[in-house]
Amino acid sequence: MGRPRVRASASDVRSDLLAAAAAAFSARGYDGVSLRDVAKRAGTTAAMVHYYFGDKGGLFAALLDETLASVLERVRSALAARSAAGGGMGRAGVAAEGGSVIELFFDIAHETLGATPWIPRLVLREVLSDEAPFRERFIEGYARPMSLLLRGALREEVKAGRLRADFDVDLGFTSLIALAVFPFIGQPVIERVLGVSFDAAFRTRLTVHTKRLVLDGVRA
Amino acid sequence: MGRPRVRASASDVRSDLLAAAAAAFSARGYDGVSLRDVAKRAGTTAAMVHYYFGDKGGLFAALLDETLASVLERVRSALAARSAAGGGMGRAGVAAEGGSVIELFFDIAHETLGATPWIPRLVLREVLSDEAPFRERFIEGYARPMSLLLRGALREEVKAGRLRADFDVDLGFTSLIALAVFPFIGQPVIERVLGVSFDAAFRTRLTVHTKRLVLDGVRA
DNA sequence: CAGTTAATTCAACACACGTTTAAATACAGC
DNA sequence: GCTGTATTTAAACGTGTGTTGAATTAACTG
Repeated sequence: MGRPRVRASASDVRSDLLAAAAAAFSARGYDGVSLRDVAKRAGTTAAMVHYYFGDKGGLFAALLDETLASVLERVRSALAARSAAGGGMGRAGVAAEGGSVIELFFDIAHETLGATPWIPRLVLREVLSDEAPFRERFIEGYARPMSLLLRGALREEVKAGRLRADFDVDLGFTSLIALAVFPFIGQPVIERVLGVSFDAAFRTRLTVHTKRLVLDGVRA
Repeated sequence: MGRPRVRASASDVRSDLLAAAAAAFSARGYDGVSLRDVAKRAGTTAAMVHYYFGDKGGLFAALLDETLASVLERVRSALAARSAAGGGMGRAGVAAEGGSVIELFFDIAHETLGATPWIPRLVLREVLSDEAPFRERFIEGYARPMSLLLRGALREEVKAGRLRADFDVDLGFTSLIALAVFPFIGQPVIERVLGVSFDAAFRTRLTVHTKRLVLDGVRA
């Protein structure tokens, strides 16, 4: 009983709890997860959740903050780097300097989602419910900044003549998010229905298909 | 106590429970809803859920079955009607006889989703969790038949030369579902971030934008 | 080495939930 | 009008949950 000897591994309890929470929440949802369960998988007890995060909601909020902040920062810096390089695709539409904003977006999105495919599942489950206590946090801290970033970049592409002049930027932003995120949300069903598995090869195929669809459409 | 006098309205308890369950489950998720709550909104008691549906899972399964079966049937009959009419868009790509398969799909999807926007939210919450007891039912009874229907129709469009020969039908199916469904899943966030409301006018704008995006892409 | 703080354990509490049960009552058939 | 069945009520049960508190010990400070 009491405080045990220092941990053998170089992991601290707080991080272990966050990692276990990510796995549990994304798999079974906020309500479906018990703190005793999270704690057991993190090799500790439920009381430690309250010690480090105050309560169950605090644990979830901390998890949301840490993951989303890193994703946002990544998009922001990629866009800034591209803009600084004066990039954009050439007149012929061939990718240069990292490709168009749209290609860059799908590259980053699919790479991130391939590494942490539980993020959108978690968000959709817990942020889109009515009376969701995390919705405000998600919108102001993540969705709005992300939309401003991307819509701004898209508008510039239209102005520069690289996208159709009548392209609806706001709805286009929605469509891009949909195309990037939805396959990972529906992954368990898609794998079964299409008879595929979300390995690296499939994700590459998905990226290629999606870019082409958005850029050129499906017409013969 | 005991059985009360006959109901004033012409509504039966079973339907009232299903309606209340649809509202509650889509708003707060399976775990977030208590049977006492559903029952109260249906003007009855939790015990009636067990009387009519066996248990909580039975109520949810009944709800899923009734709604998804009707959606599937609708798509099936629309596709059959179009095929019987020998339809498809003309050589110039202008919609005729109800438009191309893709246009038809978005028309039906957006119309259905406009009327019952809670369906995808419910499905994504409860079918995509791990260990979800409803996943099998959803995949075999709905997702697979729907995918066979749509992928078959898309393949015919490719063969008929109305879609690009190198169009990836399987991933294209995924993309179509994503574009149709995602805006309604994300509705509460999208409304806030874009400053719009999902009224009829917006849904029309969404349909037009989405069709155009898929058919022609975004390139200038 | 003494004293203080940080970290952790275990046990318990209070509450809400799904579910069950027994009783009560309306309705249909005769 | 009596009887049997379908429907509904209220109350109770058991379980699992988030949370709290007291006790315990490791690590740090001087």
